[in-house]
Amino acid sequence: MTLNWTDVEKKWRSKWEENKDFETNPNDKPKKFITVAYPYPNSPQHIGHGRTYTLADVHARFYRMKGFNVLFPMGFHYTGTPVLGMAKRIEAGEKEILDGLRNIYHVPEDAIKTFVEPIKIADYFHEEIKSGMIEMGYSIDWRREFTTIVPGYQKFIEWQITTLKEKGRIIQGSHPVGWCPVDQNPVSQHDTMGDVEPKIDDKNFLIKFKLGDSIFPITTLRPETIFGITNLWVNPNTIYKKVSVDGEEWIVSEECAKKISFFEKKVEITGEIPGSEIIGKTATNHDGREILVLPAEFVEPSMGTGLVMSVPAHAPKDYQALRDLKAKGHELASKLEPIPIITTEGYGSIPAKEICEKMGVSDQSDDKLEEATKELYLKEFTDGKLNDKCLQFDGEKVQFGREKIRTWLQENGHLEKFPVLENAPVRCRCGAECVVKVLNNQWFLNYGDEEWKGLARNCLDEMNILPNNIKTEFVEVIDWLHERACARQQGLGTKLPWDKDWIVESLSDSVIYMAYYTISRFVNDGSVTPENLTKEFFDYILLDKGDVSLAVSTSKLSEDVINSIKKEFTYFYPVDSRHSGRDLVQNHLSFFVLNHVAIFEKNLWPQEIVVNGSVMMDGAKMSKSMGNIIPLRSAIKEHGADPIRLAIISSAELLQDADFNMESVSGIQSKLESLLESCSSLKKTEMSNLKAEDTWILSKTQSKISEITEALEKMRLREALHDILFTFESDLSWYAKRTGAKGRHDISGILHQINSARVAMLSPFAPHIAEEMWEKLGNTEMVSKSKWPEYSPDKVDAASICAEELLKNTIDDISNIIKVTKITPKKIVIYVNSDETKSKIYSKMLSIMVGGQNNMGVVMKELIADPNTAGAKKMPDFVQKTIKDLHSESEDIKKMKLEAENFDEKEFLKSELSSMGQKEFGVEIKVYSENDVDIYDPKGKARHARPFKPAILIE
RNA sequence: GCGGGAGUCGCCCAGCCUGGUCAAAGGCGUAGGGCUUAGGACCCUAUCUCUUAGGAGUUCGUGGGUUCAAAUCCCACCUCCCGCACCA
Repeated sequence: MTLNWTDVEKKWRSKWEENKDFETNPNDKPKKFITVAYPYPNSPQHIGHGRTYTLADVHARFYRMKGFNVLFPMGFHYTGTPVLGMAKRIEAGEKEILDGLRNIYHVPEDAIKTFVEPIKIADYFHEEIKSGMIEMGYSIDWRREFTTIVPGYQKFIEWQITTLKEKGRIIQGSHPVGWCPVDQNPVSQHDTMGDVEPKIDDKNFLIKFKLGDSIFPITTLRPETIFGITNLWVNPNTIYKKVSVDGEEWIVSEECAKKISFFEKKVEITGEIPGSEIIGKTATNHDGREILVLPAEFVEPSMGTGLVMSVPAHAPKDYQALRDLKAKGHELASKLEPIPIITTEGYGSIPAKEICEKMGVSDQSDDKLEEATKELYLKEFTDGKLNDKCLQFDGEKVQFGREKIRTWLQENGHLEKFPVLENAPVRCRCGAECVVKVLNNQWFLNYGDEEWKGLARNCLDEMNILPNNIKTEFVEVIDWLHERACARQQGLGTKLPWDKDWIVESLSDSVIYMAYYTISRFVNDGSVTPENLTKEFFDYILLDKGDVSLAVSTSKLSEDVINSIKKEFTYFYPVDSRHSGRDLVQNHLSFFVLNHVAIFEKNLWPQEIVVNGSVMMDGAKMSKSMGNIIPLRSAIKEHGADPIRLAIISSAELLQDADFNMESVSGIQSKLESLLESCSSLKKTEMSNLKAEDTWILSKTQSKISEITEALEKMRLREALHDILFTFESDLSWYAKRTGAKGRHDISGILHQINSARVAMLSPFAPHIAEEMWEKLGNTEMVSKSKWPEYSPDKVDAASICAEELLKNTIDDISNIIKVTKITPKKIVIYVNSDETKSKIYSKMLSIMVGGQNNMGVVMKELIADPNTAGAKKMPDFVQKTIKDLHSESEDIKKMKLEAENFDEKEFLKSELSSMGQKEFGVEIKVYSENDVDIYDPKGKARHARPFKPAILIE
């Protein structure tokens, strides 16, 4: 059968739409509010994006069938800078990006033409992504859709950020950013050539020495080494500048002067001085010590200030440079000796000397010095301890002492921050080389605040995090989170209400917006305009602050409207489940928690977070450059939405990276098609006169329902889907074997019943094809509106499960014997236990062992203690073997056996084994009881029979 | 460095949370058989070692420990992967 997936999917999508099935308003039913992080529309969505949304949609559809009033909304995140960069590149006619748009994303030419305007890019991909979501069959309430730059949303964000500020969560301070001196703008990854993220090293500092009346600053990553300083280095070939910095006179390289000018300082070059002139002078240390300035050619004017301090005991370069001078007979240098300040296991008193000698460094231009420096730096950082030269820091480990010395120097005015670009040179798209700029008026969310963190931890403790093992990661993130810039100077978004130069940063305007879904419906249908959305309005609706009359008077809305919005919010909030990719744990998801606890009362804090891994394509990471991105919509066109949904879900458990490949899609496709075919042939019929295998398969169906439901509740979708699609199959094939052996033709009704449950459970995963199957099964209502199959324990027939188990095991045993003995059976005889004592002991043992007890001694003791089973004493061999039998059986089966006490092995095997035996082994199978009078037992096997373990004779 | 995750029978991968159902699911590969003129697709069977009666032995990165019982819990070690920010 070849199925036209597109047609089937269209058919059912339009029915859902007609019936407004996914438009959710408050009602009397319990609710679930399920949300996913909205997309940033700068490209079409691919399979990878599809994963999070599909998981959430399955979740939503599942709860809908479970009887909840489920709200699943969607918005679009326009906030941010990427489309700005794209527009620039498109305007500049960059081939790379245009090729990508044309060949990978297949954007029509006339659309590309409009892309010089950033919003047009977002608009285009917004529609593209939305169409994809609809085609995937996501059960979204589109009436609530918005973008983050519409006026209503902006009102909401203004309220949010104002509320945070009022609550003291926002502070101002200085912050270094990557900066383009030509564009006068901060640069991010999207603004640079080669898409490199400018990395800023904020742990770099300069230490101020005095040289006469001037400040003589040197930069270092190792402030603790000031105690081991012997001299300073300047490059004799460099002309240094005299610079006035905030009124102080500094001597630095020209390159350094330029850098400092971006640090929000007043910088003016007042003169110059050749390096050679400084050599031989002395500068004063933080403690007033006189330090000699010496020449060294390794000093690069472009690094730091162009001046270097010398710590020959611990810095290989310094050691070597000093040695070189001494070798040349430099008079002043010859008096200097290294001052060790760190002791490190494995090294003697002057580690730099040791490592230079060990590596055979020839002079200060030797390349080996880099390696030596690296090795020693790391070793001293991790293992080193400061010694008594370091005053009050004596005995500190380097990694902790360094921090303390840094603060100490800073407090005494000897130290200033000197952030540098770690991965320099970084070039802006305009061609200019980027610098570090310190912004003094940056706004921060003070995530470092302990009281705030406490609230967040509180929330996490009570939240359901799926999968649970990622909870520790959240705890860690909350721990190390600190101030975070919440405003930017460029990009789309909402202006800071109190400082219009700034735009609320994109990760800060996307943290509590789920609340806005409950309002956007009213904005979208025109009953509310953005102007109505005043601070008092939001306060009343969202925080229950103030009263309705205040909200009415400022918003100019009627009390009725306000109350229905409030009812809507109160009904749907809090968020019951938030879905997102694992890459957002460190930022969005954590901020989501932090902002909720900062703004809302405890009863409105989020209930659950579901985190999923990413999607790989044929085992490789998806990337534009690899060209292995498959846009979701073209995949749907080719394979159908449902096969893709299933392929994404079935390939990995939640947190794992899912490997997507086309083979699995087509495998699933044919699986679904054959299921559809079998549904078409089944009829709903009255079932009477159930046979053993019928009660068995119906019982099995019940336990499957229970397992699948539980898996879904814990979002173990892969497992659930696997059970629906495949595990069912193995039971069904046993059933087919059994009915086939009997030549039965009356099983359509039973299969109809089983497949109805299966299709219903499949429907959240593969909604379109499940509707089709449901229809073929003869239903007139839609499956998406049907009730989730309910597990009814009373429909589980323990005896039939034990019976089939016995049958399977017996057949297995027979095959096993045949295999080992290699005999061709002419006659097979089965002897069933009929000894009352053995049966009694067996059931007693079951009750003992059901809790997990399987110690021979304990079991025996209990058996003997009971007069009914005291006979066990005389048959330790039987007890031993039975323990083994039961030991290898599942807890479930043991319980079932206990329940099915009156099960008659002989009668069952007699009636069921013959058909199966004929089919499997081609011979007749005779069944006797151990104590039958007419027994045929030439080899005396019968006495070995145990309950549920008949003895076997093969001739 | 800080943090997170992983190491399973030729390969991929499930099981580990909640110890006993585990010689360990499933898929691929390989071997044999069926179907076919043949091949492909498909179906069946086998696939740690030994075993002429349903059995036994040795396995889940390495080494210890807890337990009547460990792939599963605890400790140490080795190896590999990912994130470290103002970017959506």
